[in-house]
Amino acid sequence: MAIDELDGRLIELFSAEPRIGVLEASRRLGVARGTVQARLDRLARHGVIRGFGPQIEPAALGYGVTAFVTLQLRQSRGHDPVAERLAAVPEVIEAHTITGGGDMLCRVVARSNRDLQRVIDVIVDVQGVERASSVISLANQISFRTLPLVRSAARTREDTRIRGRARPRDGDS
Amino acid sequence: MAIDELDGRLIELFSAEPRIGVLEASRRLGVARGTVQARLDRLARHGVIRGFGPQIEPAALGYGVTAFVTLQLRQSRGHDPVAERLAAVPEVIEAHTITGGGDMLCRVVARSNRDLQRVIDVIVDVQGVERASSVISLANQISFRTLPLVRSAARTREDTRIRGRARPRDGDS
DNA sequence: GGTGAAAGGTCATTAAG
DNA sequence: CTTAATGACCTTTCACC
Repeated sequence: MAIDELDGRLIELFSAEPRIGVLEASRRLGVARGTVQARLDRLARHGVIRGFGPQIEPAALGYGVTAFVTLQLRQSRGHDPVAERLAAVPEVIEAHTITGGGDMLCRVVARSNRDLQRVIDVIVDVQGVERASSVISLANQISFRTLPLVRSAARTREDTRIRGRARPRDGDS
Repeated sequence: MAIDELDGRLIELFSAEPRIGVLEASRRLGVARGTVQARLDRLARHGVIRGFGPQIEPAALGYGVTAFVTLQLRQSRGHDPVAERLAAVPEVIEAHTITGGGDMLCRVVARSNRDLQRVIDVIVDVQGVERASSVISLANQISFRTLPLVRSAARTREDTRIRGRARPRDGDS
């Protein structure tokens, strides 16, 4: 979905001050309240805004260790049943199937390095998992962010308006 | 920070229905209004709840391709200046320094596989980056989640209360 | 627990693509 | 003709006392 500069400012504003409310936001942005409401609805409807749920920090809960675990699976089974079993492990907070030598990449957290060993043992014990190799995150240099992306998407859109023509469209290669 | 079962239910409730409000939450949980407010304040103060900002979905913005890029850096320089330059690339939405063969692991998004090539080129051009190897996410089997962790943390805490003694504490190994 | 203030939902009207 | 923006009305909820 394409977003314009107003959408971008709206997202930035609500990111900076989530408790601001629609009315105050409309004042700050200099548009009608209904406009803000309509924009928010549209962004939510198109899935750009997934929700306003509380963002939980695992480290603050005691899970200070983050690791990325690459799994090799047994060929016999598909990815899905493995993912289903991994989903039963609370410490596995993200999982992707990937290209390359590995079959899956998981983000896991643990209370300590020793605890990480336990978590990895649990993962390796999952049916269909052949072996696991993990790297530990030493520092989170850039923590998950989407605002630069939003700005970029909004600016691109603005460019097309200013320049009067669309940028060359990327198609999947 | 340790959380109890009420904290857990509170977080789950606000995750499911963020716009619920303090008053309604107190009704649902069967506690006083002030209690909910105090709990929320405490969770926010301790950093467990980072905020209530909108959660943006890059894919909905047109960034449908996700990749994990492992970087080897030139030994001469530290990680920080590289991270700083990577931060200037909007498509780099996360970066960690890591153990193992690589020096850094980045999560990047792109509009297409062709666009990913462009992003990787930009990353490789960053001063201090020796080489980059990337794996593409084919499917997001488990998308970033923290609720199981919250439940686990709350349950553990509840266990200690029920069983009357603390679990053996994990110290970093 | 009551009260003032403000939020959100909805609508008709108007403007623009 | 479809989509979006605006201002107004009304009901509900919140935070403060």
